Amino acid sequence: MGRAPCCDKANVKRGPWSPEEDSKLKEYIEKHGTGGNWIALPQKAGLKRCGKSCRLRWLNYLRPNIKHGEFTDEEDRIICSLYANIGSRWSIIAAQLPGRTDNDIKNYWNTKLKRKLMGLLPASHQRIAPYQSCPQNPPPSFPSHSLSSSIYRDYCNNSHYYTIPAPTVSFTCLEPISVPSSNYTSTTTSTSLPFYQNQEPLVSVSPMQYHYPITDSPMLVFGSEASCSSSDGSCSQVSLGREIKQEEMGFQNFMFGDHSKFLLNHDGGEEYVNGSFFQTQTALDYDLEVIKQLINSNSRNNSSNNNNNGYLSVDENKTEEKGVYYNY
DNA sequence: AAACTGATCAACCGCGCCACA
DNA sequence: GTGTGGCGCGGTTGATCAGTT
Repeated sequence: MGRAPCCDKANVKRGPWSPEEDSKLKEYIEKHGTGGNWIALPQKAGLKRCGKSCRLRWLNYLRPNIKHGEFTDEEDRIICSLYANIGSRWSIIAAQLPGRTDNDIKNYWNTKLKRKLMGLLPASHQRIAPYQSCPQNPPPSFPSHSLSSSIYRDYCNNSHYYTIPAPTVSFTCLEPISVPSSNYTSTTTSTSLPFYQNQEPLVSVSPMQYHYPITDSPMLVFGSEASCSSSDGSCSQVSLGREIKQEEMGFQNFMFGDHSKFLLNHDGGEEYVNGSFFQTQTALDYDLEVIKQLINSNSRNNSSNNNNNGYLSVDENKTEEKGVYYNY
C-alpha cells in the first residue's frame, strides 16, 4: 500500500510559475497567511497548484528578504564549515545564512562550491587543521562530572581533536549573541539579547563582524559566548526562528562560542571551561580533506548518513520545525 | 550560424517525522 | 496503540542559459 498522493496530479499545474501565479500566491499569503495548511491554500488562493509547490515557491522565492545572487566568501566559509560538521543538512546550514534558502545553498554547493573545493584550491591550503591524538584524560579545566567525561570521550573518539596556532584574523559572526569580553573588537554594536535568552523565536538577527584572535586557517567560530540554557536541560540554539538541538548537532559540532570558554548544560547546570586548552579546538572549523572525503563518500554511497571517519556522529533527528516562524 | 556540451537553478519527488483523531 | 494527513527535508530532474567548437 503506497502513500496517498498529496494532491490530484492530473488537475494541478506543474512547471515554472508565472508572474500571475506568483502575485496571486503572494497576495493571498500577505493577506491571510498560510493558515497552517498548505494543502488547502492553493484552492483558497485560486491557484491550480499543489500545496507543496506553493509552499516551495513561497519559501524559496516569494517571501520577503530572500537573498539571491553571489555568495560571499564569508558565506562560502560558513557553508564549508557546517558541511564538514553536519553534512548535507541544508536547512540547518540555511538557518545560519540570513536570506538564503536551503535550496539555494544546496544548488550552490552542488554546482560551484564543491567543485571549487575539490579542484581549485592549492594543495598547501587543503590541509587546514593538523590532527593530534586526543589526550587520554580530559584537561583539568574540563568539567569534572561524569557526563562531561563521557562527552570528552565521545569528543576524542570522534577524532575531532585539533590543535591550531592562533594568529589573528577577522570573521563574521552571524549570531550577535551577547557581547563577549575583552579579547576581540567588534565593528558593530549589537543590542540583541543573547540567543539563549530569546524565548520568542521571532528575533531579528543581523550579521556582525568581529575581529578575534583565532587561527590563520580558515577556521570559523560563531557567536560570542556559547551558552545553552534551555529549561529541559538540552542545549539548543535559536537562529532565525529555528531551534537546533544540541544533541542533534553533536557535542563537538556547534560550540558557538567566545572561544575562551564554552558552556555545557547537559545536567541542567551551566559550566564554563576556561583557559587555553579548548581555545584552539573549537568545532566550527573545517578541513578540506574532510570535506573531500565526505563528497567522495557521499557520491559512492548516498545512503550513508555522514558517519564517515567518525567525524559526523550527528544524531539524525530532524531539526525542530514545529511552531517556528520566519522573521523575514 | 548551428550544433554540441556543460553549468545553473527552479521545481518536483518521495520519504520521515509529527500531531491528531 | 494505530492510522491518517500535513509539513519539511534532502535528493534528483529537466528546462534553460552560456560557452565552445
